[in-house]
Amino acid sequence: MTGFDEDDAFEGAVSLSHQAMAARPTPYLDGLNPSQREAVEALDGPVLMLAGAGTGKTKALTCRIAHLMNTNRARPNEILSVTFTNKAAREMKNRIGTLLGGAIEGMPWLGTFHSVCVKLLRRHAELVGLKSSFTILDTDDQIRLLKQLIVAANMDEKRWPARQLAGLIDGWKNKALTPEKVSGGDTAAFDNRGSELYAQYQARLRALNAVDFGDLLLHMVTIFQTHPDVLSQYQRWFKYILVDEYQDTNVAQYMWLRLLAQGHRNICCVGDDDQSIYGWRGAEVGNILRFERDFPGAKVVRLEQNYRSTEHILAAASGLIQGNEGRLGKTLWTAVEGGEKLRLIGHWDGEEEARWIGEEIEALSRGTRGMKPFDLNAQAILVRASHQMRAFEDRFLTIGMPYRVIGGPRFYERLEIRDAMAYFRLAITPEDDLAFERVINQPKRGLGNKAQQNIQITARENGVCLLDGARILLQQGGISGKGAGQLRQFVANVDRWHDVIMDASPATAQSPAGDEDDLFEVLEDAVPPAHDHAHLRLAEEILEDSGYVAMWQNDKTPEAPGRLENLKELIKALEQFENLQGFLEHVALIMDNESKEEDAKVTLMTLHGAKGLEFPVVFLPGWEDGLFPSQRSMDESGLKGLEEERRLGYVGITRAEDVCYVSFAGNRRVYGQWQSQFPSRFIDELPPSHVEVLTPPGLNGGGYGMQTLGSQIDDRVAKADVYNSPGWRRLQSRGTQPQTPKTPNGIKPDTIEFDVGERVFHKKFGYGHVAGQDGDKLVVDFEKGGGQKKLIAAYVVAAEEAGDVPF
DNA sequence: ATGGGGACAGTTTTT
DNA sequence: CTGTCCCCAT
Repeated sequence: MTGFDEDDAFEGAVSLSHQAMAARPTPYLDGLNPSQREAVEALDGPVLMLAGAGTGKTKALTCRIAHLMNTNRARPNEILSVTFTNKAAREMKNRIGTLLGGAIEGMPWLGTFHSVCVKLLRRHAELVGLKSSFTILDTDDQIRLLKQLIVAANMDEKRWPARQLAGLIDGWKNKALTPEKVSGGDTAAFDNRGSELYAQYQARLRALNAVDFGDLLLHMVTIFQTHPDVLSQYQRWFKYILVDEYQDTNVAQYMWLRLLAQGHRNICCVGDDDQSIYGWRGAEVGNILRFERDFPGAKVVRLEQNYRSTEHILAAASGLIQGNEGRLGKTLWTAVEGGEKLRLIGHWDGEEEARWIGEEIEALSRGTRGMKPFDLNAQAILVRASHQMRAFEDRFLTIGMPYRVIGGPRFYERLEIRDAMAYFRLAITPEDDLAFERVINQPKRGLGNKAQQNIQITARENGVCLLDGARILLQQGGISGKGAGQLRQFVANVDRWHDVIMDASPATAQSPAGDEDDLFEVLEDAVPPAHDHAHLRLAEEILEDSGYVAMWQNDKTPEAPGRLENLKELIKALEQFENLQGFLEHVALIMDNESKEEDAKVTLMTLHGAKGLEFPVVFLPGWEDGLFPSQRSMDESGLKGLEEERRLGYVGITRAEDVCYVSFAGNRRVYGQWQSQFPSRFIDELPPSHVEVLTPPGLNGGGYGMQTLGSQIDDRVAKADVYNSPGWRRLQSRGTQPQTPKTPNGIKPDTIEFDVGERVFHKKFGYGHVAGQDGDKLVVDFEKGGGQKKLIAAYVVAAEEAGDVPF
């Protein structure tokens, strides 16, 4: 049924083993520092490699794998090595190849958790009621499915949005909870119907022969737990297990690993508790903190020598992260002395911050800052939230500074690409109802809600898929004139495409193909597939015949040309695959869009996106309480959230090789509303001796808003005691530039409390009346332009005192 | 069936 | 201030 014969596969692997067997010299060990070497040479038994940022983690990991093979402990296909991202997996493959002189072709079990699980699940799908040809749904499909269930359950989809349910279900799956196992407070979730809907969703997925991302792991854990024979087979097969970014594993991944490692305990987990920043999507720092308890007798190796950043940058990062409790503890050091201190600067508002950074980037690239020039590719701006990017994009567009945004919507997530792929899915599997729904009226075929509902009903009554439902409905004449012709055409098209695919590859159309056949490729010595590009022509035909291309050609909106361009890209991407199904499988798991490094551009990305990367120059803007650390994180997860934010700051700073700038603004527009901001509490935690306070050019005496702000805030906070202490105090005391008077502009530090309705004055917004209070902010109705704004009270003066405030 | 407008919400993101 | 989603009028 599955088309896989495991025994053959594994025997084949045994017979293929020779070339990796001969022991070789170990030149790769020479390039390692003592702790790296220790981590590489401790091959047997549990090992925890605590690898700080920039300490050569990948080097150690890949050397370890090379060493395992070189010492004949395992063949390439007996090593299970998991990463989180495809990028990381790719990099490891490349580096192992380099280490061993390209001698090893396949490491079939080196991949992401998800891709390894797909491979496994395809072989054992029937154990969880699936066929081996199951499809992998993405978030969009997931939401659509859930919405249907919510509506079917007679729930108000406004009050109970599918997104929220999706989040809940993902959360459960991350914790390896099947619907029956959901318990405790979770039972009350989603109007007490969460687990019920979860069960329905799982049933629906099974009926569709589909899984979502979470299922890939959950199903494998279930299989391992309920089929000891299957588990022990893999426990024996995978002689060594390596895990990258262990701090990011969730409960399901953790269980999966433990189950597999239980036998021989040859597991090496690499990670850095200080870089755990994915708690919000289920990662459990606890996994790494608990490692020694889980695997008694584990060897713990710390990689602490950093090869990336200057002393000052490392010290600043270390100072910050020391504010966290419950760390495993690690201190980064570098053999290289000197370097630039971390630079700290405040600005009046977000726009000014963007302007200043733009100018600084230019200056650095021209080498006019007393350092070697840093070209634009060497510089990055790392933000907490993607909306912060906007100010920079606006600014860079006006000054014509080339920039690149990393982490926007990825290629395969774009509407037109997803539509096109739904067409492909339908051509391959006409029973794919979700694909059918997606494209049935795309382009418009006069088949609106009513018609689609009729198709649904007919399909359900006859127990067939939507395409067949449509067929029946047409026979019955259940569709009116205009739509009928179009629908007939649509059905005929899908049939024709499907026939082409079946004719081309009757075998692969039933069993999965492509990426996950790595194992067989290894075994069969990787016969390169014949590329006759028939699927390219088919793909083009599908997009043309369906009228999809025409739809965008006729579209006059500005984004239409780009979308057509993307469709062309899509066809081009197909070239690297043998057939459409191989491509879809790849896309379902890969979803990344490696754009080639063309011209020099400044990089703009989120802190999360920057993990694992490094740049000579890094700008960290928006260090303001509420933005960073994010208010939401703190509200939702309290101290845990704050600590994760702090780790995020640590990740940010440690991205920098030579120069790191931290900045904040006193005022920022949030959702169209101006708000005053406190400097981030993290600023206060930066060790002063490694920080240089900059005076922004063009602002007298070191920052208009800042100095004013400083003295005011300090006072206010002591009273309000909302936040422990903003960084300004230290910033000010360590500042080297001339200081402005403590109470400039005649504003008295103690004018903080106002009555509702009182007339007040603000330097930027003018006169207004106090409307109330929101948390620690004052809500003021301003008289001229702008209406209500939330402000820190210290910025506001009673109107009668404002008489002599100079502007 | 479709598109315009009003209501509403609004981190971080991989697979 | 955006962008998204849904409802309602055409």
